[in-house]
Amino acid sequence: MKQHFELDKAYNPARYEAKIYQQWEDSGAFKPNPDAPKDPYTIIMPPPNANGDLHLGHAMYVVEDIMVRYRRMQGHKTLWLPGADHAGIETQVVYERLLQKEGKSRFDLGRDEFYRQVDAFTKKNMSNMTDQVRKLGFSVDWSRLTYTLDESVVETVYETFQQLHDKGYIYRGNRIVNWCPFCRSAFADIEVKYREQLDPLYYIKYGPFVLATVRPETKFGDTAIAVNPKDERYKHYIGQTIEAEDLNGPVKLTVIGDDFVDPEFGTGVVKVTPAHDPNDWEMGLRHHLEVKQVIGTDGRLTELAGKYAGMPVAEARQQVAHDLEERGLMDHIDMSYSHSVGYHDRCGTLIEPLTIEQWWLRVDELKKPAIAAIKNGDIKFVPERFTKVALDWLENLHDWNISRQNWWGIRIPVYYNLGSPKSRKPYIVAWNETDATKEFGEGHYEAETDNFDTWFSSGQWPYATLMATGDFDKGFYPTSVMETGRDILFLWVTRMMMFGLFRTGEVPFRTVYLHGLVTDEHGKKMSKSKGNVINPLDVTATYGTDALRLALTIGITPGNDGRISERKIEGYRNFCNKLWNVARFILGQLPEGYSPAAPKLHSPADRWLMAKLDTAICDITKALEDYRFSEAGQLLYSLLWDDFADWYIEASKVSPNHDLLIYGLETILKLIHPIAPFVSEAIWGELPWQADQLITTAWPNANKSRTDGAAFERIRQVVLAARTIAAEEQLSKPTILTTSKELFASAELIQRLARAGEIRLIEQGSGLFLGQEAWLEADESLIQARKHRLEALRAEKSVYLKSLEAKLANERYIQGAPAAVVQETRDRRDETLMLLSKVDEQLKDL
RNA sequence: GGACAAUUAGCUCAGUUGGUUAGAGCGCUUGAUUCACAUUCAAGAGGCCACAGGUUCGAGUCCUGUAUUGUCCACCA
Repeated sequence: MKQHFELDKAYNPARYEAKIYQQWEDSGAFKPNPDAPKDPYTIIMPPPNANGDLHLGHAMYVVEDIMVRYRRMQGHKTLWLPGADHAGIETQVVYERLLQKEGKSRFDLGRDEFYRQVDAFTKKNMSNMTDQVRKLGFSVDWSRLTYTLDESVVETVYETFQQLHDKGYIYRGNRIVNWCPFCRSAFADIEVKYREQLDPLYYIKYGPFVLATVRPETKFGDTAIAVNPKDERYKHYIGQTIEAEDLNGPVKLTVIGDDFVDPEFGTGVVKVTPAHDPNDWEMGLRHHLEVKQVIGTDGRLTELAGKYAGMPVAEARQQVAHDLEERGLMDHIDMSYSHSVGYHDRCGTLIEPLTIEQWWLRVDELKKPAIAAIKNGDIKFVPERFTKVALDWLENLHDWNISRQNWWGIRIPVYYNLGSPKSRKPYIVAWNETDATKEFGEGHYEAETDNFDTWFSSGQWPYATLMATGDFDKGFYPTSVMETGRDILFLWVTRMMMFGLFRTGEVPFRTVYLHGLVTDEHGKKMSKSKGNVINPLDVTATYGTDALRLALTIGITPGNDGRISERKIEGYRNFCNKLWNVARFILGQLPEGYSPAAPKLHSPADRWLMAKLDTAICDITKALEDYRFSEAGQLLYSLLWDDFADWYIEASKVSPNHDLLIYGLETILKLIHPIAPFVSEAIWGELPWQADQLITTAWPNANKSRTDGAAFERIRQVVLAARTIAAEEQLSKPTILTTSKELFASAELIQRLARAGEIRLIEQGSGLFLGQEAWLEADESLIQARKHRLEALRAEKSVYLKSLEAKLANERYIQGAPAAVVQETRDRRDETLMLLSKVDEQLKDL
């Protein structure tokens, strides 16, 4: 009597996923197990922004889940810590877009109300986000969920700022910065994205000169004219003050000589506007030029622009150009000038360079330990090539503007002196008003309104989180791996290195694994406007989470963009279903009350399977250790589908070995669990003798292959050859002949696998040769029909034989190549010779 | 301007330190099928591994150069 199992005909992810996730979470499996025998293993999940839905970029964190689940099964004290990011400017922009739809802006709400609303918005989104992370099956420890605005995190960030300030790494500076008129905030260079575009290049008359500019509207901020000191045409002007007619009346400008000026560009003369051009700013510093700000923080011209005051930049440019033309001050306009222009990467607004007082972080000392850690291998990159990229970036890093004028963020903990009777300090770093009052006295201070750059706080994430959860001192820091998108290597990863080393004296993580962009199947970036977006939550609902996870693992390599399509996901849905049905079949074979024992190996197929499993355990373990997740997935795919399902299970129908079937199934479930946790746990849950969850089951031991699968390999070759001929010649149940007692001993097996009619033991081979010592019984006409195949085979093998013989005749090959390789070549030559003789024998009779 | 990738079957991609006659999935062609699975099974076709040199007994793999595509950095008054 067979045991009765009730498994659906097809795997139904929706029926299991939520239930299983809940079961994992409730059981405490996600928490680091204090009794686990091996070292702590930590990954801090890059905190998703709490301002919208997860996308496929987040789903790529499946790589982290694979590492974490694998280490957990291996017996490490494993912690994967989840977080949520308030994502300063990005969230602010997202929320402003929502306001825009109601025809409002943040200025309508005011700073406090805006902050309150965005705070509520992120809190709401946070639960949305955490639900979605659960749907992806990520085994994070929710009890340690940390938000970037949690009090303890903010305190850590303040403490860091204080320490940096004490070290003299923090300073105020009035410099040219990248200003976004929409966000009304300054940004770091790295937050500016350049786009190539066509703009009119105006050749304007300036006293005795004609000079080229794309920005005539900034001319009211000009404080010099520059030429190249080697330029014969103009060098005699250097040092002179020229007078020029201009739109707001005559102006006087000094001519300076500076190597920056390219004599080949335009006319070789440049107007210098230190307030609104980074290069002009530098020239201004070199020549001590006056800085005249003619564009305000609202993106409109200031009073210094005279009658153009109040005009938005774009409008002013047209008006000025028009007026110059009218006044005869325009020489000509080049309409074919192409140059790159900076836009704010979050909101897409054109960046206006302007000067404004900001908080700066001195990086020359800060970056040194990070550079050293990369160079001496304390931090490794996967893929390796990013080592140099990160190093180059750090080595060329300039001081970092860490203040933002946005409304949503962590306020910089500074209070300014407003005429304090008791303190002469211009400002102090203090965490609250109490301290400010103590220093300056009641009412004599003012709080800084600038916020930190989001990356200043998130750059402290590894230790800020672990300090918040109390794990910092318990061996979970330094963390093991930082896995994140390649696109935030500079924004985030390098900053974490600098801060981590500064605050803790240790690297924040030992390995950086970077994934690329997930694109559509044609390599195009997914975007709503293109309509090619794959929403991870939609596809997990349709095909199951495991299918998506497999699709994001297999065929995607670290650091490179990965393409994904519904078709690909569908393929892995089929794979999950295959696994399901394998289990369904095996369980259906088991007798009532079955409980597994250590498998004994009876048949050639048994030994073959055991060898395959042993090899697979070794290879998959090695692949996971080496971060080759795609390869691990592929190995599993073919282990399950090709080896286990198509060969072993089919073979087992002739001589079932329940213990080995179960051993094989359980081994595969364990191996695949990190990548496809749901279906594997669902099946595991159907095994009545398994009381514990798969998620916390021990990883299989990797033994060197203990058995020899050669006997079954010979059977496979005969079967494959027979199938091919039968399929091509449309034979039904052909007869197979063999001179080998060993093969004949597996007659039933061969018959079944090859769909053969009869297997006969014979003295002398005849018919169509199948390899080994087997033939397919064939009459004259069948052999004749195969003649061209045989001839093609002979031709192919003859060429091959020649190449082998040439190799073996080469003295240098015999001496240079390893003995094993040479021996292999000899064996192959012998096999080929043998085969050729059989083929010749058959052809001779035709 | 600099750097880094990629270029392998119709499509999408693997290919770990150089070592079988280069693999997979999808697609295509042909056939099968009440007995776990049509989300299936079997078979087949399809590749000068971008190009040109070089190193080596041996190159998809290493080196040099070229081309194309992509990404990043710098920067263009």
